[in-house]
Amino acid sequence: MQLRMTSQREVILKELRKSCSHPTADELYDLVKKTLPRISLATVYRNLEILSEAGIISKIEVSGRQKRYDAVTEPHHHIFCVKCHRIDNLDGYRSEIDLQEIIACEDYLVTGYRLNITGICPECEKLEKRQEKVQVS
Amino acid sequence: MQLRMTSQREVILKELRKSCSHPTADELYDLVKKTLPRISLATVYRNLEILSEAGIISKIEVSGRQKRYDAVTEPHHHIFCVKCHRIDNLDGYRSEIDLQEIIACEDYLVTGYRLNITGICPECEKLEKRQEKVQVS
DNA sequence: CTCCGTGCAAACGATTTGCACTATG
DNA sequence: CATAGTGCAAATCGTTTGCACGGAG
Repeated sequence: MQLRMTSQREVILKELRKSCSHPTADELYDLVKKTLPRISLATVYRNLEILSEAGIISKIEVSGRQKRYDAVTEPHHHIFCVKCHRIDNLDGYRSEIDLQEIIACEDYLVTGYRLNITGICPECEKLEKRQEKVQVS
Repeated sequence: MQLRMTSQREVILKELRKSCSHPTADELYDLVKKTLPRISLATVYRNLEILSEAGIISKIEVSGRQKRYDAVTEPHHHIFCVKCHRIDNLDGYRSEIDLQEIIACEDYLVTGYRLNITGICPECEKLEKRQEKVQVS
């Protein structure tokens, strides 16, 4: 299944790239509607899913809340507000993270931190390999 | 408004402490039902909210669609599976995080990482101070 | 005896999906 | 012209809430 570049997809991608606020699907929907008034929210959701699946954009998953999207796929760090749920970038990135240093240079009142490494757990890895075999045979 | 210790709250807390898998509200609901078959899911949600508000447990801010909860409130790190959304702890914690070191010692196939610092943004901080003043006067 | 907590059902908000139609490659 | 993508509405999923009743302190 190959990707087609539709006007909807193009505008969604353009708006996401213009924005630096990690918008949610419906914020993006409002932006895109200015150019394409007849677009549906479902289309926005479908495209964001497809584009992040393809590695063109990235999804920021914060539990139980609205998903946010990011045009930047390179690894970088975020700081987010537990009250209003806005997400900001932390400038620069290093593989050796000095927490004190990062925390000190932000305007936020820091309440905690989590290092979230994402990956595929051993169980899912096994499962994936099994599925690949099925597709081949 | 002070907290009362009901049997429901007690069992929810006990089950969460027994579990090391960062359960979701409905996983916890299934566990608690074994002891209290008449409990409702809403009660589980209400208690998890109240307990994390009180700092007795913590809500995990990154994962899939469902919220996950953790009996451990001390800051520590997580690694989570982008496929099945399970969350595991990273042993120990250091303020100086050496990513390479952490990544190397896990069974996961690592796909990326985010440092999520939580806090209150300057706007919300201002807002909060204003509200405190109102309550006093 | 006060008022916090409960169970139930209904409401809600975010996201997904089935369908018939459209338009890209 | 095949088939990926669209708009719409309905469905779904996780979570929250209103209400009348129950029980902890």
